[in-house]
Amino acid sequence: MKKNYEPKLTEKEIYKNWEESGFFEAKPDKSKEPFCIMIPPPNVTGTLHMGHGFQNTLMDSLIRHKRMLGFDVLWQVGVDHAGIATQMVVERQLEAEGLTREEIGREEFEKKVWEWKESSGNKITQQLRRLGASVDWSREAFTMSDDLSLSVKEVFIRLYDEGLIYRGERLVNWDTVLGTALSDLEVSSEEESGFLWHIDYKTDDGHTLTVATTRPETLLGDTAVAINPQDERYKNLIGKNAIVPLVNRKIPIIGDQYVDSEFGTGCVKITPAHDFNDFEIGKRHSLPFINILNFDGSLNENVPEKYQGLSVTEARKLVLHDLEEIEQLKKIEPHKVQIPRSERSNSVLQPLVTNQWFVEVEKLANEAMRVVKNNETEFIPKNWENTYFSWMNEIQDWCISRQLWWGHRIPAWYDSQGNIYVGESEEDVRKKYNLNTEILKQEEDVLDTWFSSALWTFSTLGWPKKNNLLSRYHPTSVLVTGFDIIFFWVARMIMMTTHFIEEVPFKKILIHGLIKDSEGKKMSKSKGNTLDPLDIIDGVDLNDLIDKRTDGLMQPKMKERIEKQTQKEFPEGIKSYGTDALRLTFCSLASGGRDINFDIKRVEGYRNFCNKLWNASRFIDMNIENFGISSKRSDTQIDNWINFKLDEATSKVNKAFEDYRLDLATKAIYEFVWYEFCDWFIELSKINLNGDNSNKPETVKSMVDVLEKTLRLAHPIMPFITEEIWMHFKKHHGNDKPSIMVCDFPSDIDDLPSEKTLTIEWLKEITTGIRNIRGELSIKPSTHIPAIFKGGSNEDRKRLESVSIYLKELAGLESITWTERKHEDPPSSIFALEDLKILIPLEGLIDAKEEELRLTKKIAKLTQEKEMLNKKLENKSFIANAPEELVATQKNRYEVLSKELDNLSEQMIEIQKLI
RNA sequence: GGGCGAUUAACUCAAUUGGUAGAGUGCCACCUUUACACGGUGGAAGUUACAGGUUCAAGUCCUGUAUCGCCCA
Repeated sequence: MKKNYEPKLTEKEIYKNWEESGFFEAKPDKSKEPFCIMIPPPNVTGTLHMGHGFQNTLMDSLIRHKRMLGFDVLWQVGVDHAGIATQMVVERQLEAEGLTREEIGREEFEKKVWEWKESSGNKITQQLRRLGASVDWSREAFTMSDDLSLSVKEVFIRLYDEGLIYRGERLVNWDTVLGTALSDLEVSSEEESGFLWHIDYKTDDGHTLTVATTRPETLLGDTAVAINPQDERYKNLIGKNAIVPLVNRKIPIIGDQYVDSEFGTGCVKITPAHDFNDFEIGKRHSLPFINILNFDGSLNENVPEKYQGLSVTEARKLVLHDLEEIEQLKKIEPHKVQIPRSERSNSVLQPLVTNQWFVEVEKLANEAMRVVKNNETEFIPKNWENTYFSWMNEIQDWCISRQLWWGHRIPAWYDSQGNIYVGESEEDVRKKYNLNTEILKQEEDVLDTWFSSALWTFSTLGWPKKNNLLSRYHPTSVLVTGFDIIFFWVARMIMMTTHFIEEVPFKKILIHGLIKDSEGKKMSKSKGNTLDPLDIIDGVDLNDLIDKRTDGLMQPKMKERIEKQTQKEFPEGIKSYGTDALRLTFCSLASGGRDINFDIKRVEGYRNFCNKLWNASRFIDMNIENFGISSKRSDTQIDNWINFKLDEATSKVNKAFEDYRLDLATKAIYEFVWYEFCDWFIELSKINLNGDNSNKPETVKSMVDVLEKTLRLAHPIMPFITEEIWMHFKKHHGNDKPSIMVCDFPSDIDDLPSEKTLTIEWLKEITTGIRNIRGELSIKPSTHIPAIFKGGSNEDRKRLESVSIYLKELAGLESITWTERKHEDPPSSIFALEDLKILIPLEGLIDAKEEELRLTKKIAKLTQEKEMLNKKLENKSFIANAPEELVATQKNRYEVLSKELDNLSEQMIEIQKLI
């Protein structure tokens, strides 16, 4: 074995073996309990980011744990066709060839997308492999595949036939660059600097009203001015008319509660066709809707000729200029505005009234709320339910149509009169509606990508085909996802699944935090603070990292800042830490918090941990070579103790997995491996191997056995290193499974510690006590010292007898002697364990003054604790109210402390005599 | 403006139903001991944001304040 663990050499190979051996594949087996996780499908265009890394590490750990526990496991994998994102990628490619999608036509375009998907679409699925994700690749799903398309069609048609899908004219977020409606998810509103323009509107009876607006160009589409009916200033104007400047349209002045009298001037212009609030007001007051925009964002024929064809920005300039000219622009003040931008094109979105398809969600939402209320599906942590309910209570009908070419084309046909027919195909529609000679034209629009992902849990299992796996794996066990998509994805899955399958899609919803950078800032390309999980696994040098972070920036001026910031954060780039170190870090952060500040230093700590495990194994390996290995299992007190500790760790890990607290699981593994296995077990075994006893092969055997079990315990979280070591020791540990990942998880027999176990724990305590003295009194490690034991019980004597050879080595002792109570002690440094005293004679070693200082510190510390306990125990209310058990342990602790303090004080007097 | 969450060691995070505040990293001292310096042994470091309250007992429960973050309008 190499001196240091080098994950780079083996991880890919190990994964390949697992995959080729079919270990990831689900093998439906009714004799086992099912456990199923559906992967949140990443975009087919996507690349792996830290969020994916985190999420998939959690899922993989859960899956591997359950698989080893003997469950019938399915981790369903797949990707999402990502309508807009994918269409944009392929359009950009066409652009490079000097083509547009319109030029090559819809059919040809779709073909190109499929070609792209085959050649370079699934980058992210390759990256998932690097994480060690044990997903069932043989069942890999794609939202645009034939099977899933079948589900999509079926759902659409049934919802339409039930009257839950309708087509209507509504205000939607319109991306003028991409030429499509967007879902709310694809909108990101951010505060930007803008202005509040105060504009005078004349009333028809000669008064003037001043309205304040952040989008002056929309006045061309105004159909009312609104004020709050309680507003004394304007109350009497309700019912009169105002004149829209520049267009000279007469519009009513209306009263509406929506208007905030405090904001701006208290008068609001109403543009129902281009603002969501105004749209509602327009409906309430039956106002006309004047659409002033074309689909490309230019102004249309509904505005005066001089503005027609201008972009919104140009029109705004001209409108303001013209208002100034007629002296109706009264005031301009700087103002922070929420600008809704398209996450895809980054363009400012325009609310636009268009014909779109909608799902009527009220009924679906009610059922989706009911199942959560009834705990049929449960959020973890529980309080996410609040978020879910508050969103669900305000739910709006869902706009599902997109004006794109890449996606599920809506299965609806129009006749020449515009009547709608919905069915599987044109042929089917003709039959269904008895249309013979009618000329039918299919709807051009496609469905929102989220429509197909809402069916994810059952479409991937084969619905609506008959021979599906629903009865085996549905409802799935747990959904692992971020809180940012509770509404857009989780809620929609619950709605669709309860409606069509009549059961919940998943029993548990594990909501994890979002990964931020080490300063708590959201990772984003534009901030240049992203990290690529693969760069942490494989390492990256500084220049490559800077190039990656500054490539394709939208604001080139950020480049310099990002460069500096990156240089500061990673002066030497990022070292190669390996997948397991990254996974351990992710798991250690999975404590249920909302924000996770990712600090590379934590990865380094866990890389060191991997190296520690590696080297402990290497030590064992070397001893197999030196001494051989027995086939007999040994049963010494050390074996007894370490197996107890291992069982204890296993219980903790199992409990942590049950509670979805992978941070606690990681902690239990880390502590066992480092603080018990390496610090004590290996060190104790070393003593056996260094001496001249004959049982060395048994000691080696014992080490190999414990190691093998430990590897299985750690495997779900750190799969690669455990597999590599396990395989290395395969011919010695006797477990004949083909891979650690298909082994049984260690069992956790819950038992009380035996006397053998307690003896080793006692040994550890004495050792630490003596080392403590050595450390504080600066006794060189090479100096062997005598130790005198005094007082104590028969048990102490028995224990010492059985472990004295170990104690000698571990504490660097030259000799150990017992003295009687009455015996006069030499001047010594002392360590007390209840009424057992361990004396280290000062002679030639220790300065009495230093010992006095040490004792003073120790006594002060213990006295403080004793006083606190004393206060408690003297408090009658405490005795009366606290649980008996607690009172007992505190009393006991008090006794122990008293004895120790007595011993220490006695010693203090002796020492002071010497000064 | 409404809702949710956070504030614990220098930094990144833990702390089961209230019961002596713990890790990793960093820091200090000593140690190149034949698994590991990606290491060993020992050590220092906290008024749990602040102010009240409930309780025998509060990091934990309640009220208020401050700062930060997210979602919605």
